[in-house]
Amino acid sequence: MADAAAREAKHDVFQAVADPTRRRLLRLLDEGEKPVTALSGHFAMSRTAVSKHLRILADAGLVSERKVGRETRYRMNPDPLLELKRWLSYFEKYWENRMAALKRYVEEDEE
Amino acid sequence: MADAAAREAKHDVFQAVADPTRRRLLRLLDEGEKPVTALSGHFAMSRTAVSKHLRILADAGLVSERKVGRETRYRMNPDPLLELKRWLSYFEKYWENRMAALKRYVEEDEE
DNA sequence: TTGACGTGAAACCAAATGGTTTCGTATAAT
DNA sequence: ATTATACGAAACCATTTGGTTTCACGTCAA
Repeated sequence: MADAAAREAKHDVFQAVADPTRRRLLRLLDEGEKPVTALSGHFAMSRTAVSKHLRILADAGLVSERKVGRETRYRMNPDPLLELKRWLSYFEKYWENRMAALKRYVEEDEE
Repeated sequence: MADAAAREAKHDVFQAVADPTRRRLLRLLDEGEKPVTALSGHFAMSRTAVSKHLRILADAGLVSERKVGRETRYRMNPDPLLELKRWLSYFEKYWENRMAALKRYVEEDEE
């Protein structure tokens, strides 16, 4: 709890996820734990740059690090995305209405 | 279609929504169409600053403007949030699994 | 033990971001 | 006709961001 707050202190999820590189990183890590080099291979930028993106993701609590020998393995943690999900849910009604409208339209059409 | 692409050309939704001021603006506009001054009253910053945030939201397609007399009324458009929603849905499985796990736990408990 | 590998920290840089103040202009009110 | 209101554009500024290169350090391999 206080832990989660501490983890997310520096960067918030919205900002972390705003960058396309970081979104791709999350996708890659979704496949499983990976060391930095394995990740940076997918990008045009330097390994160091990727490393910095990973730090931002870590600050937002979206990834965790684990040292294994000389490599640092990064693992995804989806939890903070729930905040985003919750924020989005506020606007859910719009699509519900649209769905309802669409449904009505289809049903009228069936007559 | 080409319209939507043009609207969203300058700023993407992820970036637009990354700023807390802009998120609050969307909430306020969710209540209904509002002119700039009515909006900027809720913030510590200048009207001009709010105006610039509104432009960014407009560039992302999240708000539209309508001139009425000497005022410009802004209206929210939730459509681009669907992109965010879609991106998030990719990670839905994590929570589904969690829900499933919770469900199993509760069911076991019922025995 | 001597290298090669995997990495983060540091110093640096250009561009973007989020804010300000000042100004011009169109509309509304007196 | 004059004044007040609502606003965007422009110029400006400090800070943040996203990237680079260089360096030092621990770990694995020969």
